[in-house]
Amino acid sequence: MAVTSTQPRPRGVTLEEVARLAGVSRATVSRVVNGSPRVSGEVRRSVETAVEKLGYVPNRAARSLVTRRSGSIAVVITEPTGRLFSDPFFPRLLRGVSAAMSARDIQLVLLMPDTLADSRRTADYLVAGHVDGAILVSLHGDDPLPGRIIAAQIPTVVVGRPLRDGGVSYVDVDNRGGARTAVEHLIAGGRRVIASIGGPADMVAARDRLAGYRDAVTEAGLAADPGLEAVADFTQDGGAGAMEHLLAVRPELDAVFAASDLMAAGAMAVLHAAGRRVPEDVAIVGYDDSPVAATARPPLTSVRQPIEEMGQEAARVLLELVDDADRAPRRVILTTELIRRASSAGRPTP
Amino acid sequence: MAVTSTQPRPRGVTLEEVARLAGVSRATVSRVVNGSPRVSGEVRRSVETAVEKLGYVPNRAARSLVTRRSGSIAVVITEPTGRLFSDPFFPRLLRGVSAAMSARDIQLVLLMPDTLADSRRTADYLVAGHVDGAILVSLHGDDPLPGRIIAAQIPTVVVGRPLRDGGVSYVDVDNRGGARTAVEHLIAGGRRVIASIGGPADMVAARDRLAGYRDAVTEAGLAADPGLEAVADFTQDGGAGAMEHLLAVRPELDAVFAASDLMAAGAMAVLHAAGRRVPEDVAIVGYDDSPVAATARPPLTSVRQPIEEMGQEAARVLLELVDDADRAPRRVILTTELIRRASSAGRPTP
DNA sequence: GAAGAGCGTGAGAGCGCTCTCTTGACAACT
DNA sequence: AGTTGTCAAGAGAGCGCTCTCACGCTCTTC
Repeated sequence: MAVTSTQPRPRGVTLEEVARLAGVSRATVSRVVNGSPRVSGEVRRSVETAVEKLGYVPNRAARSLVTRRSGSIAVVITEPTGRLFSDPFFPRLLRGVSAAMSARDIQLVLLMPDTLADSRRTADYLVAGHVDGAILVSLHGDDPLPGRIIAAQIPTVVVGRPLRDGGVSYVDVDNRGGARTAVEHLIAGGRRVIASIGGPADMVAARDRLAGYRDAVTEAGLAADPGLEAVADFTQDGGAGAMEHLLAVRPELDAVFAASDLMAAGAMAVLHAAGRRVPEDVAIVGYDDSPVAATARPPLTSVRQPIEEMGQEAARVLLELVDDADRAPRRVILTTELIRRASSAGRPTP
Repeated sequence: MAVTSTQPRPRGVTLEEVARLAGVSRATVSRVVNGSPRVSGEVRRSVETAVEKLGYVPNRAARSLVTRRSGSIAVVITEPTGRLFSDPFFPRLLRGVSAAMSARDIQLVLLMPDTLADSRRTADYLVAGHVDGAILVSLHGDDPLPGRIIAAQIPTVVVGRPLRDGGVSYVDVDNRGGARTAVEHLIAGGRRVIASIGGPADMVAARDRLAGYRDAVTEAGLAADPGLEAVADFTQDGGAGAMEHLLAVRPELDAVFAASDLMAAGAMAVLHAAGRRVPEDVAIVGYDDSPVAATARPPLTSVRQPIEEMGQEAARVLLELVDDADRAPRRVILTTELIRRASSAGRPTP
């Protein structure tokens, strides 16, 4: 809480000094700096010259104090471990957010609550209004944070569809459609017994991907079979375990749709060990198009998500909300792309 | 530049109100909030009660205005693309930084300059003193940013050893030692013709790893051979190209030290295509211990870096600098760990 | 017992900015 | 000529906080 202050800080150039040099009042300099139209061209130029000459930069704290705006938004990443360290989702997302905000000269405050105490602090920080808005990256559906922040009237955008749509704006990718396309691709390749390795049921993305899998299976007139639906935790080991289980209960399977590349990689290792060839005997498709997909042997067909775009879109929507708090919640769904590689090559029809 | 303000912002509880409720002056409340020892126990308690009751949270802008401290530090990531998206380096690093700072209630402002204009803006932002300090993640040695910021007296810590040690504090991993250990491990496994696939020469980490490779080779009394030293760009394709080249010029090689896992993966694919078995014919070691290493077939021996720790250390050093600007630059080198997997299994001595 | 030291508390200035209100100049009406 | 409107520019208050200084009290010390 305490801000330890020991060293004196250099003081910058103030409006006052610029005003003196330009021979105008503080208010006029402020108008010029903030782009008000109510300044004559002549005065504007002389102020601009003075600003340039003195290297004036507005003091954000002073400005914030009166405008009640911080000029910053928070990105809150509440991922215990998992995906945070497995694929470059977060850097890409942050890059997207950053790109969308730099044009508006708004800063990105990154919050990565780790412990429970952190989590409380994060919520307090946001609710205290230290930022103008927040982007919550909430991959688990049951996150209580959004509720608290929305209740505190802080403009908020969630990345990833929330479990319950509590009137909050969100940006998500079309997980269901992406999964469906992937499975349709397997079907088009002549596969008929297609298993799914899904993610944890508390994650909305996992549910949506499973739903997409079912869509495609049902629509193709194949038998929906719970025995073909395994669940794991998005990790490689989890994928391997799920694959072993699937081979035991449905040895006749000829394709696997895995809801993450890592799980696909684990599954491929098990298939390999079991003497099943990929893609000849079993085709496989992953999800995320992470570096692992390109590196795998054979290279893994995977569903690519427009991650940077998601970040940009989230930032855009948030800035709209910040500018106009009464705006209705927005829902943005971005489409995915299937990246075809060798792991899902179709087999010659027998 | 302009901060568009349209909506009125809610105003929070102020010191004044707390003071009134507690029956003391503003100054006393300030002292309590900031943990000054010069307050009697009785008054302190009554102020704390009032703070609690009103849910008072200090206004950071007002505080900053007078203390000339922002209560935030910047993390600047200037990576055009490459590593940003290939392994989870940045999320881990950020997590480390975040963990070290949350205890001090200091915010992390993330800057990811993309375009050249961004880059200028970033420098301006830092130089303007909007943050109390900066952590620069500078993987390329020739980054001009540190110089400008140091010159502006902004406390700075660089992650990754800078090309020229201009008296700046930095935190790095022992790349040279890590590489050396990896190559020693290959030698201990009976390998005698060991190639290196290095990274771009403008990256200090790449140079250091190459130096470590040479250390081990020389010390073992093996012939130093420039023909065994290929250079690539840390990517998979680059690694593949380098491997093809190496096989062409030194077909007798029996081991490869790659300065990244991605390059190792590319190299492994080429070895496989060329009919060389890993590890029987050619042993291989990567670097980074990224997800790709565990996923590879065979799993890749790799050098693991303490990335979170690096972030924490960088934050710690920076906070020291912020608290005491006269402190001498610090250099922190963290050690690496060799993670042994199947790709480098030793061969039975003939 | 007077002088000084020590300590808890309050008064008040002021950090740098924005923004409302006012002024004054000039043009355009009646 | 008098009124009104328009618009550039200035004056001044005040955002919420910290911090210096002054004050008054109690406790030592010779």
